[in-house]
Amino acid sequence: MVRSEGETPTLDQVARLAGVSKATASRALNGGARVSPQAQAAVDDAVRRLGYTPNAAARSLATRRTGSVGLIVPESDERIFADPFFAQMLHVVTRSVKAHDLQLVLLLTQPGKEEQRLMRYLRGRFVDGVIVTSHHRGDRLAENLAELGLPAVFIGSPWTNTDRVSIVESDGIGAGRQAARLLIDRGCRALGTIAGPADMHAGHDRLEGWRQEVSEAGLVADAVVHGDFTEAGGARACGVLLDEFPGIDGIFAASDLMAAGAVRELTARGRRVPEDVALVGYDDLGVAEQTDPPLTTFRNPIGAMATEAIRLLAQRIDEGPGEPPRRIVFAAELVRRASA
Amino acid sequence: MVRSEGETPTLDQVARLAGVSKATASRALNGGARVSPQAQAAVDDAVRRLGYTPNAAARSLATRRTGSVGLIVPESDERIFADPFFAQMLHVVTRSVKAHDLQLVLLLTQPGKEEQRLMRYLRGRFVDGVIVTSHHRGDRLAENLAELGLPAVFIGSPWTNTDRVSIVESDGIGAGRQAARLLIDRGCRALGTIAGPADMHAGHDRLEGWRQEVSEAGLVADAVVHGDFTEAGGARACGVLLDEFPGIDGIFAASDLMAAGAVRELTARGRRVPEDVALVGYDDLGVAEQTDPPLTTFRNPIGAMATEAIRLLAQRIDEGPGEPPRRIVFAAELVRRASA
DNA sequence: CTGAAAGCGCTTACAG
DNA sequence: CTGAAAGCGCTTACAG
Repeated sequence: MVRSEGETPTLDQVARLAGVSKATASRALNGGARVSPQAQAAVDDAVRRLGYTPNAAARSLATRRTGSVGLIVPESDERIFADPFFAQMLHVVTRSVKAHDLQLVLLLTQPGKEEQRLMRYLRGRFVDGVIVTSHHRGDRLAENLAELGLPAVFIGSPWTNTDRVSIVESDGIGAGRQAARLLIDRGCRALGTIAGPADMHAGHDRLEGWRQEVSEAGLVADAVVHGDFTEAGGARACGVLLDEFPGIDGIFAASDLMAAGAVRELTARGRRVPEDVALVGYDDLGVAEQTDPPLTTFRNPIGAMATEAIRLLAQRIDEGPGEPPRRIVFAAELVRRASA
Repeated sequence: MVRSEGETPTLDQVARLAGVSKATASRALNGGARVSPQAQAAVDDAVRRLGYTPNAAARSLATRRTGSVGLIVPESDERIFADPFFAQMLHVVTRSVKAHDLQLVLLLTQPGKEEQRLMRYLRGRFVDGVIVTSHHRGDRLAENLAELGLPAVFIGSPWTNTDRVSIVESDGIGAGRQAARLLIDRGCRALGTIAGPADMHAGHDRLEGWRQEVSEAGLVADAVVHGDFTEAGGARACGVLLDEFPGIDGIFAASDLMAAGAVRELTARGRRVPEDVALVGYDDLGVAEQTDPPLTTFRNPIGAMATEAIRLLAQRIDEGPGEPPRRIVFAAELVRRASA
């Protein structure tokens, strides 16, 4: 490399070294439409010799694009690191984003708090668009993002403004129904559920589906305890369920982590799974195979949702505003193991 | 707000609405040095009414500052999410960064791979500086960052170019020595260690300190097995240790996660901790209290390291190049529990 | 304290 | 295919 340490080369220097104008150098840099082979080669060579990389701020200012997208996760650190859902989500989002040649900026914010700070950041156009996941009832993200006019796609439906942002989600109602159906079909008659946090839509839908199916079967759908998507919370909720409904013989837990807690609690109390109490989980991200017995559960279509979310986002960024928001629903797939 | 949805207000509009020049508006926006109270009030008001936030790219281009710093973690997703070290690190770094009013961009990269892509990103000046942690022997980060001239501070020493970047670390040698000393003092005579990955400096230092102390005590320091900082790896390493050195009576594990694995393996083989084999861990990030027995370990000074690292980084960003890199070493503090 | 002007480093019609 | 020029939206000496 020609340049000395520290100073950053500019397009101007590249153009000069290549013996072309800045305009031509810029075109050669960006795909090379209408650039002669000689000019292209000269620019390529100059870039290599100078170790040139375009300045992000200058390029952004001119193109009104940053090439970055944000992943907003309004969740506490503890949950993020304790729940494999996030690891998997981050993993697949990272992969999808790379395929579109975008850079991912992770925007962790405490739920509820700091929304002002976040919106300021977004208004500054540090990113071209955002994916938001694991949002809660109280936040005003959907509304704020819609007003900002920033391309946004939600993984999991927000509670309000659902017609103003794009949404990719899994069919929680369907999963809840299927779970109840499965338990009923295997002979359970006293059903209960460990639902997700009441302020998260995914949990809400799974509960709703479960309720519908149980009611339609002519059974009572009263045995509902909300957990917090953690294992400890699942164990606790299961304990409450057993205390209040001792005759319970079938449980649907809205996440495998909570189901794992339930297995622990059930075992501790001498109830066999599935003989005494059948158990269905949700997520299938690893822990379902590690419990004893392994969990019958639903495969959370995280990979498909992330891929689709990024595709939608990239599309919205490209086409600009005007296009109506879209909503895509993936079915959750039943995975049968030993717990039910 | 006056503006309609979608269009983003500019400084020009703010200035016009406030009845001042762009220069004055800009000054009012940035701390208000040499701005009359009236002008300041007018600008504040205009900002509020327009819902104005400065465009990040334009500001960056003018100031040569982005207000963002990157956290580089060249580690696989699995480890990042399995080891509480990262959760804690992310937590404290996030906190420190906020105190300096910086935005954190998380740069996860597979170890070894993608270094080109990362360097391109950094050369584009998307961030003003970086913190790097959990780096490995093979990578050329220290060298590349030094050549880039980008402010960088390493949490944990790199293997090479240690005089060209700033470093904040914990005293691994000291910890290794203390661990060995403690085991020797309690009467252990057949010592072993479950070391960290051979390509990570932190593990290397802890091993080195342990070796020194054991040798100086006139004992043999041969019982060394490398683990991978995971619980499963710790259990495996412990098994190897027991197979090759059946008489072993004291073990230092370079991380609590590995120590937890060791406890499991020891218990499975009928060895009591600490009666048959005493065990010292490292990290004290929660798991040390959850094992049975709870672990005697060292408090990894992550909070102090992160705070200091960000302070150093912010300082380097402010003062520009020229200042020599700095190196700060924190002592690890022994926490006595029941395992040794 | 204030404003006109230059400049940060790019891209992109436009004319040739 | 190429280049001169304008423009993206800010900040900051400079002169007043």
